[in-house]
Amino acid sequence: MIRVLVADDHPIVRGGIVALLATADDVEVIGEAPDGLTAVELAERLEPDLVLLDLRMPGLDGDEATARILSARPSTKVVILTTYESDTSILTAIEAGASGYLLKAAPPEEILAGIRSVAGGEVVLAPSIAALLVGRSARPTVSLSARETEVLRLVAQGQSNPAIAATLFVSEATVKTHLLHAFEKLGVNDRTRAVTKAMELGLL
Amino acid sequence: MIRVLVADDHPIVRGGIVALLATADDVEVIGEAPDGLTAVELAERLEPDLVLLDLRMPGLDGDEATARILSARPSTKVVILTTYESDTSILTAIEAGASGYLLKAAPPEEILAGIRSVAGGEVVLAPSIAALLVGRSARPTVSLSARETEVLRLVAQGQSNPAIAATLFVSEATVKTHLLHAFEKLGVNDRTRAVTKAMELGLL
DNA sequence: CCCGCCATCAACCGATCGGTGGATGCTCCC
DNA sequence: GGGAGCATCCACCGATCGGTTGATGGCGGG
Repeated sequence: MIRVLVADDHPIVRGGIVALLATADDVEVIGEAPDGLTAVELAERLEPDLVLLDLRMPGLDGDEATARILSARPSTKVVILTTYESDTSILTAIEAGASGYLLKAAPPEEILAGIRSVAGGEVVLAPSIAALLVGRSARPTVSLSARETEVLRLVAQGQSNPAIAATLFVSEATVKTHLLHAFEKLGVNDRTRAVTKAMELGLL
Repeated sequence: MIRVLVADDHPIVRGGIVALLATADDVEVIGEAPDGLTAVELAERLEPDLVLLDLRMPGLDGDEATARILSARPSTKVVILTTYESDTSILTAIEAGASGYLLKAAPPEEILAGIRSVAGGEVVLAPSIAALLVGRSARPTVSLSARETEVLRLVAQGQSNPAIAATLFVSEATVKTHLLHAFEKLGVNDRTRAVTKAMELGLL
């Protein structure tokens, strides 16, 4: 019997998950949490075999909740159940130690199969998420310095280089240098594309 | 007895909705649709009193499905059940004639009450959506022409005015004119802010 | 100590951008 | 017919941008 804790902030979705799990003889729902904090508390108190976690919840996101649950109970498995999210969130959840990543859009049998595999010790990725990670790992990780990010944020607000220099109490040459460094890191040639690229990468 | 058709592309969410409606004595689920097209077909065939529609579905969105359902069956009520979406989508659904707008995050009793009110002839808005519409109506509506949008899209990709002119087979002066018109409509002074503002407004 | 990263700064130059003040022509609607 | 919106186009000019080629100093880690 796999003892499962379900955490999702939408009552309808929780109800749907619970109804699905109720159809499985080898799965027992031992608790429901409407947010990340409650999920962590219930995981510590009820000691589930597996926590089914939404990635985006109020107060404490799924990736942070994952880290806390695994810190408190290393033997509990965490499965992220997600609407297709950007790869930044998924990467963070991986780093936090989740063992499964399933899409809410998946057929019910696939979700149940995923839960059973994870409870049996495997790591399970929905195919589209696996593809996302494969594509992602072929790309070098991009990160901007704090100052580069700050300058780009002001660029996104429509400020000119002289205005940004005044805002940050530095010279225009400094602003330009930060921008050029950001362009290099992002592989772009102009401020506008730098902003849109940084947004795509979740850096802004 | 309120005869309801449920349309949502996520099996889990559909299951949750169906489970919730099963708890109500006066509501009967007469069908389920995984996408907008099927929802339209089933609405015509099964003749529900009320269709519960997700706003974002593959193939045919909720607003388009709403328009088609109401065109085929004007007496059927449409309730949009949505994760908090940008106001553009909600406005489109209003224009299509939906009678209710409820959030998936709402407590189950609130969703059932909303369904009963709509079935009784009322228009029902979740409070946060009502607030959104009130705030929205105080703002002038911004819209860009097709050409303005197209030019902005290319700007967002990092193209210069001369490059955009070559891409669109027009002169650079034409590109600049479109950009200046877009700046006026968006209330901005530079291309970068025009792009980020258009994205915020859901125009890009 | 050396290296890498970060923050800061300069001057010069060509390309691009934004603004200005026009213009024509087409379509749709009152 | 007239007005509004849209698409297209022009020349000129000052401001800004992006690139180049440097430079200094601080901090942390091997």
